[in-house]
Amino acid sequence: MTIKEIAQLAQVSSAAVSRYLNGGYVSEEKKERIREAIEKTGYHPSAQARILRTKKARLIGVVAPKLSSESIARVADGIGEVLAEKQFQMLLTVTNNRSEKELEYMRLFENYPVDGIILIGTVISKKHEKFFEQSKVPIVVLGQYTDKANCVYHDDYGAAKDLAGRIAGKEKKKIAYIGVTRDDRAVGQEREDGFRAGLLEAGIVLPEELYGLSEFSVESGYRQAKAILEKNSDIDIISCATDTIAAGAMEALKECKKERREKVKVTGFGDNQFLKAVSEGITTVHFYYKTSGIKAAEMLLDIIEEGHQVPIRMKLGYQIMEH
Amino acid sequence: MTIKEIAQLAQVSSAAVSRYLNGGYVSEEKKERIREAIEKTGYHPSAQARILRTKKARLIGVVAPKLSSESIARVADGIGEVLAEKQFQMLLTVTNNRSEKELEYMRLFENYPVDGIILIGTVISKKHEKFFEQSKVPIVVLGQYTDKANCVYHDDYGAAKDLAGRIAGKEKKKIAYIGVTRDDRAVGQEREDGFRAGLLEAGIVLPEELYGLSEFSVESGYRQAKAILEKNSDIDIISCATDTIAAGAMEALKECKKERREKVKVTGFGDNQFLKAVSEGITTVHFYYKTSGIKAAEMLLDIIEEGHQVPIRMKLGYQIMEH
DNA sequence: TTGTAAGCGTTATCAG
DNA sequence: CTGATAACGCTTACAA
Repeated sequence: MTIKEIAQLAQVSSAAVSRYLNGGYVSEEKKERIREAIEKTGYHPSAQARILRTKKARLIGVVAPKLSSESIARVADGIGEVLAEKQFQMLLTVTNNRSEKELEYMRLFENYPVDGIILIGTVISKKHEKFFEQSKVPIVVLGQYTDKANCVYHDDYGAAKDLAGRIAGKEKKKIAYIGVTRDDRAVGQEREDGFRAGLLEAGIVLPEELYGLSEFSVESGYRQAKAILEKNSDIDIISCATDTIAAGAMEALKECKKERREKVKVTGFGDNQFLKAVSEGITTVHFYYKTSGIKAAEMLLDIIEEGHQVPIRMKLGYQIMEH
Repeated sequence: MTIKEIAQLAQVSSAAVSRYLNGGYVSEEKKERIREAIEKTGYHPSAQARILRTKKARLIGVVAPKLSSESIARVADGIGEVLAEKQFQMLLTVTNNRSEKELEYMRLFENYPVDGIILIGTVISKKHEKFFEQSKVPIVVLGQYTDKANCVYHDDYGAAKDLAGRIAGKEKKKIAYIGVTRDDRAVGQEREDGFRAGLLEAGIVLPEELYGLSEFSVESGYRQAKAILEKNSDIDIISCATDTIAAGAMEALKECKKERREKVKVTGFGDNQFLKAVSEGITTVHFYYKTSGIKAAEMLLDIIEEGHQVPIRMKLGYQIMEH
């Protein structure tokens, strides 16, 4: 079913049908005939032909490291919400945490072409930045700061510093920290640096043997925590760069003797709903993930539709969820 | 940059370039010139024009109720994996659990058009079934059984029955069940019916006052569990239709006196990694979510690429994770 | 208001 | 093997 056939059925030109569809000049009389013809045939215009002609796809490419992470899923939910509302479609690819894939997919999107790209960022390399600068389609980076592209990110440093200050607060506790690769600037670098800075203000220097480097998984968090717990018998707090790692730490703790288990506290980042609900709950940082998805999508659509050219770097706050 | 410009640069016809791109007859000599021209210009063919011409978009539409649920995210991860491997793109829409939206989005996809649709199912209405039957593009339903479309689903009934049998086993326990709307056949109906059947075999009839109806949220699970706990002082087990609800139940339990809290066990469905990791862990059912996403995507691509016409209803097994 | 016709960037046919 | 050329279904000057 094509626009021509509708035109024939309604005894008008295809241009008239096109105008009808897109709100141009059509007389009432013809409008009615066209409406009928479309109704009868169940005609739908071909998105592809329109895109080819107009160069507007109403399509946003989203690149995510994975979906099976509560924080990322919340972000993606937020993006989807805005896109649906504005009648944009979301083209989604998942990299399984392989940062090279990000570039590959962004290039794919650029040439598809989509109207804009949202990158849920992990490791922003020089190549990424070069891409941001030369890309033909607007890009918003989510979750990482970069000065080469518009971005929406969280106050990882501030939150970590705040958190460290609070838990170190009263008496000087013995605190361990399990982080992730510093290649991930937000989660690896900012959180660790902020955390160390917060401790320092309380007069504590994080010693090497109380630092662990973990992957983004419960399993890895478990192993790191286990190693630290085995070598240090008098820890008060294990702070983790993500709630996933924190879950692993709590798993490790389960294997300790009761009195010890009850003494050691675990903290995380992300305010995972399951951690909150069960067991004792942990002190964690609430970031506005869904909001970040919403803001990023809105920002991108703004650029696309209104042609805004002002570079924006949007930092979102946090909330410490103490327990 | 278009195919014509490349043709000019390489001193060949656009047809030759097209053949080069799609593996047709081109002499070595021309191949080389074309390769150079493409290299130099960084040319990428327009996906849209090709789609318009070939009617093959290499595009799969996925309709999901939400992403911020571990099980659904795992499913989506599985789908994405297969699609990426086979060079298909995923167009994703999220309905926020509004089942009418599912139809709207599937229609949108049908007319886009995409090459196939995967519906991560919740409530399958008559309208859904009608759509399955008349759809122009192949559809695979995931997570729900239907005889009107190809589907991949989990053995919800069997798992629930098995689970109920095991926990009721030895001495007759006092067991409560918190389910969800029976409109959701898999999660609401099958799990509840299976569970009751399992209890029955152990000689237990689930009494009305030990049944709760919850939404798909921690909060709602909490409220239902709370209500049941308040009215029944001697419960041994609270079984929940999802791990999310189970998390709510555990939250409610936290507010009970210690001796009671330690007596009551909670069970769920989904094998959520956070529930597994923290606190005491709960007995739950592991479903092969990621596998189901993989199988559904493979099934769909098989239909699209090989034109398989045999209707398939694929039921995936489960594993009880006892604790 | 309306219709005609010229593209958009490909691929497929068909005659060389 | 190669190159014209005609679609694919739509939008948009432009002329009427």
